[in-house]
This record gives sequence, C-alpha cells and structure tokens, in this order.
Amino acid sequence: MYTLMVADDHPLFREAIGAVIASGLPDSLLLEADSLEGALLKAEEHEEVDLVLLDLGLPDAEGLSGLKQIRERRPDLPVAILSADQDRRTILDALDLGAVGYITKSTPRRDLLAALTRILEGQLYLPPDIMRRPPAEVQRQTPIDEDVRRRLSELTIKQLEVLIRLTHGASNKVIARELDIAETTVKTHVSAILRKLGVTGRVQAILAAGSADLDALLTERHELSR
Amino acid sequence: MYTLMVADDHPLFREAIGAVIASGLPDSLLLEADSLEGALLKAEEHEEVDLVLLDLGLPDAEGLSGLKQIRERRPDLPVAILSADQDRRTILDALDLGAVGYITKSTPRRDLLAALTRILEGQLYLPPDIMRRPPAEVQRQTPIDEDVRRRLSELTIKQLEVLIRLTHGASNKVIARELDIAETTVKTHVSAILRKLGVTGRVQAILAAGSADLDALLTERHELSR
DNA sequence: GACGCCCTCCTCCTTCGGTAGGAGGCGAGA
DNA sequence: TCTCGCCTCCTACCGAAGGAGGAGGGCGTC
Repeated sequence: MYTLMVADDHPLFREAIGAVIASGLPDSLLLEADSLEGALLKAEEHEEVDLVLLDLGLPDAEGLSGLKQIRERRPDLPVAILSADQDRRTILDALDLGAVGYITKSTPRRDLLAALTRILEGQLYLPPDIMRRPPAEVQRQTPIDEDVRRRLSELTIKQLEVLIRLTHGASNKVIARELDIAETTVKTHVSAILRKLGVTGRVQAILAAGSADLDALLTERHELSR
Repeated sequence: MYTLMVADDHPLFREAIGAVIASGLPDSLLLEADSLEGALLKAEEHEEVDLVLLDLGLPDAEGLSGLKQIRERRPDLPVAILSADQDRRTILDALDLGAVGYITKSTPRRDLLAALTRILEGQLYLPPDIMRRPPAEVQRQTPIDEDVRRRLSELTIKQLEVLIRLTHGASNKVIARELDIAETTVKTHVSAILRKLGVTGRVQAILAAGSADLDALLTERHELSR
C-alpha cells in the first residue's frame, strides 16, 4: 500500500499513469497535481507520500527548477522525474539534485511498472539505454580543451602565476603588488599570455583558461624544473 | 559466460572478488590487473571484456582520473567503479564520466553479486543507501550564491542582456553592435551592473555572475513582465 | 664564450573601460 | 495628469589595458 503523487499538467497523461499504477500496484493511493504549488500543497495534506512523480514541463517550474524547489522545501520527499527529455546531462543533474529516479515518457508500460516498484522498494531507477550509452562527451570535451591545454603548456611559470591572478579578476596593478614586480612587467607577461593563448584581451584569456586547474599546472611545472 | 576484469592493486581484494564471482557467476572468466596500464593491456588481449571493475586507489591513477583515461582510450569498455569512497559527489562524477555502476567496498557479498548481475544484464547499479539519502548540498549550496542571486535579480532586462554578453567576453563595442545601441548606452548599462553587483570592473562582474544561469534568469524576467 | 630563454623594467602611444552628470522619450501606474 | 522607472544617448574626463620597441641581467647549454 503506497501513496504516490503524479505532478503533471497534462490530465490525459495523469490518467494514463493512474491506469498503470492501478493495474500494477493495486490498493495504492494516487494523488494528482497539475502544478508544482499544487503538488507541494497536496504533499502537506498527506504526510505519508512515498513517491512524487514530477514532470519537467510544469507551468510554474520549467525544467529542473521544480525539483530544486521541492528539495529545498521538502527534502524528505522522494522525487522521481518523469519526462520526455532524454538528455544524459539532464538525468545526471536531476540525480545531483537528489532525484531517486528518472523515467522517460517513452518507457513502455511494462518497464514503467518495474521502474516504479524498484524505486518504491528503495532502489534507484535510471533509463539504462541512455546511461549505458556513455557520453560522446568524453571525446567531445577533450579535443576542445586539448588545444587550450597545449597553449597553456607553453606558458612560463611567471606567466602562469600572472594568469592565475587574472582569473581571480586582479588588475595589473594588484598583480604587480602581489608578485612584487613593476606594473610594466606585468603588462609584458599579460601580453605574452594573450599572444600564446591566441586571444585579444584579459577577459578572453580568463574564459579561455576556463575550468583548467592552473594551480595544478603550476605545481606540475615547478616539479618539472626541479 | 562473462569475461570480467578486476583492476585493484590489492591482491587479497582481487582474490575475494574472484571468490564471489566464482561462486555466483560460474564459468566466468576473471582477468586481474594491479594497475591501470596493466588493465588496459589485458583489455587489448581479450577483446570481449564485459565489465571492468575499477578500483579508485590504483598507483598509476589516483581517483577518477583512471576512469577518465579508460573512457578516453577505450570508450567501448563498460567500467564499474569499486571503491571504498562513499562520497555522493564521487559517485555522480563517476556516472558523469560514463561509469555503468558504482559498488562500495562495504557492500555485503550477497548484494555485491546482485549488483554485478544487474550491471552485466545492461542495467545500472548505484549504492541505494547513499543515493537515496540526498544531499544537504541543496541547502548548503544556495546560501553561498544567495547574495549574488539577490543582486542579479535587481538587474533590469537590458542589463541582463548586457551582462550575458559580458560573460561571453564581448567588448562594449561588440555588445553595442549586437544589441544595436550606442556604445555610450552600453557603458551606462555596464556601470549600472557594476554598481548593482557591488564590483569594480567587468572582469569582477563576470566572476560574480559565475555559474548563474543568466539566460534562464532572462527568460524568467521576460515572462514576469508579460 | 656565445647563444637562447626568461624575467625584469623602461618610454611612447592608442584604445578601451568606467565615472559623472545631464537630458530626452516612453510606458505603467497613482 | 503627473510621476517614476527604464532605455536611450551625449560630453568630458581619467585611469586601465595593451601594443611597439628597446634594454639589461641571470642562467643553462652547446
């Protein structure tokens, strides 16, 4: 005997889910809501909600923001996402926010029931087909910053030191003070950095350095020159 | 009949895993490696490896870097993590890199076997106890950028548009062209942004905006004024 | 010793970024 | 209607950023 809630603004879809649950999980209580607010209200009334099935297209909660709101206001509430979105990234982000499952709307009825029972039993459910077809991302990502990495590796130690401070938003003057060198010297370094990174301004340099771990690069460089 | 490989530098542990597999998955072939390089070499020899169980404490691959390397060099190879690390973040990152499962070393033998078969059947396995006890993170994270969020919400629509372009590294001139307004107007907007964000230069503004989803904020704002 | 690389600093100059202050137009709401 | 906030644009001024070009010193290699 479970209490479930489906939060979806499409009545027909709620109905379909209801039918699946009625057939596969008899004597379950199914609550319905067509908005995030409605879902949270209903959840107040019924203390013992075992699972919320949350659509990602709710009118008052676009995308994962709805999940985030629920997690902030009712961290005790188990939430599974029910969405047409099959993007791997979305699924991971949902997990990140604490979702206990992710069910795509294209899931066949039989699998859907299996997924629900899995989740209700305290397991986790994710679309295996998507999660098992891992990311082109790994390949896609590396060649992009492969170029940056190569350029970064051409920087000298001092230039790296300057670049690190650039990424912290420091002005030439501040950098000069911190490194105890003249501002003109800082300018020289900055110019060299811009040239080597192939960009036209400090802002671009910061964006190019992006998420690279410059501190790691720096210590690595220090060790090399040891 | 599966072919599995366990990559762990602790022989005793490999032995234990071997015993579990022998008892629960008879006539499986178990390969062993004590380093990342060794694992990749062995994987070359045996084309039909169904699953690699990767420890996160390998001497030549600290943490998730080993997983990353495998994914880059052999994206076809299904890898599950086998680690003592029970950190939620680590698990999510592993998934992110394309792991097909995550098994903690504290998993009892019975559950371990269930997890392995699940993975070998093409499902996904994650430690339910950890994943179902979701993050204090949601609360921890928000107060940090609560301040930034408040400041960002004070920006007007046009100011947001300008800020978005600032974060792309655009100069005032470029922004002026893109928005089809005079550069002096852009300057006015930029000044207002700096004042409202409480920073002293465009670089600082970009860093302050940081990871905030400005585009989302913008559409949100548009909808509000509708 | 000569060469190359790096770090340091300088001057001169241009462009960019940012502030201050003012001003007109426009739409929403009291 | 009048007010208020927002967007638009302007002038004037000044400091920051960056390019060009030169120059000296330290350090390691051939």
